[in-house]
Amino acid sequence: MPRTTQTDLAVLAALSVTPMTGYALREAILDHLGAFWSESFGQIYPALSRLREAGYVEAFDGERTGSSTYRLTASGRTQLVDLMREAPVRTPPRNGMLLRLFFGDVLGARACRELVAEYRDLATRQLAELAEARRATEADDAGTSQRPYQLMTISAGEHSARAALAWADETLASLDALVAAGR
Amino acid sequence: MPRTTQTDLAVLAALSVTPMTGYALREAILDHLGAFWSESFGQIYPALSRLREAGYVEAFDGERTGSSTYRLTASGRTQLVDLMREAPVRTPPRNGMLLRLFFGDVLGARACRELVAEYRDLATRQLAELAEARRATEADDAGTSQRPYQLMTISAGEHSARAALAWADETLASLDALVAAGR
DNA sequence: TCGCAGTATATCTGGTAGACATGTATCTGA
DNA sequence: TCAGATACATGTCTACCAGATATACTGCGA
Repeated sequence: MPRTTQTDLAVLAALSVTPMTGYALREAILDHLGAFWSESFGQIYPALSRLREAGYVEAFDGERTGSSTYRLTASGRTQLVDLMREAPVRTPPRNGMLLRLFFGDVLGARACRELVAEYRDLATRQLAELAEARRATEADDAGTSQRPYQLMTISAGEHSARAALAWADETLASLDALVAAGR
Repeated sequence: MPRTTQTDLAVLAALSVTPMTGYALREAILDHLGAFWSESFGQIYPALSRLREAGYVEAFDGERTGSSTYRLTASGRTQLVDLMREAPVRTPPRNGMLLRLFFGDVLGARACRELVAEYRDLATRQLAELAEARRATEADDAGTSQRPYQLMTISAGEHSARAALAWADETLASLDALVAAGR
């Protein structure tokens, strides 16, 4: 699918903020980009080796035995900009909840209700996490040039989660009506 | 990631509506589930073979030479219900546009503006497609037991696309302000 | 000091997308 | 009528990627 691996872009971008170990990289991506991006160890470590061979990052010994910290090189920064300029790869949609709901008469209205209720809970949790992220970002004094962009991505999550919530409420009402009408 | 392949579920569900060839299956998934699901030929054909060996579908000669039409069996319908009852697999998020926007100061406000503008266009197109799908579904006389569920999934797409649109407009304004402020 | 939680690295399996290769049937316009 | 375009149809191959699993070290509290 991708012309070039998306993992490389995410890894280089994260390392452009500060040098990190592979483990810390994954934590950072989960914490800061978790709402719209994810990376697994199975991708991160091979990517780091690849990027090191290409000269885009360099490794130096970490604080613990057997741990290396990776730092972006000058050519790595150039490569990062190049990758950023490429058109974003659109990952095909796969929403298991909507797939099941579409064939809802196979499952029954009651089970569908449960599915949508879980989806609603998820949106609520996301909204809480985003509120926390917004607070943290607005309180942070450092990195003022990055802040406006980070707030835009947080806002994207908020719009999306609020839409999910509104849809779930509307849909739960419809499903209740279906259940009341004897399924 | 998945306990059991998601493709099997989608294929069985689609065949529960009407028998189809692999090619038609892909068309149907694209047309009716395209807003929240996708399948490639590379998944569909192996899945059909697998499901046939397991006795969940049966093949009979299609209208053209070398084409087979697949039909759900009784045990296939049981398996479909079982798969439907499993908890939906949550695919990890990967939004390349937001990844780039988060590191927007690497790319510059102008390039970010373009990225968001494209995203806005996409949402507009989706909204138009969903309006068409809603019209078609509401006009269709057949399948009254499926219709309410189908309308719920269409509504999910509409909520999501409208949220994307609102966010894009808000964000384009912010980016314009950044550009005006000398990036 | 024992065990547990957290840090850290690495590999393996299998699901999946998309490109590609191949061929057939049907339609359209010259 | 026939050539080429278009739609139908099947299948394979490569590479991306997630998640599970294995391994080991470290620091802390009981």
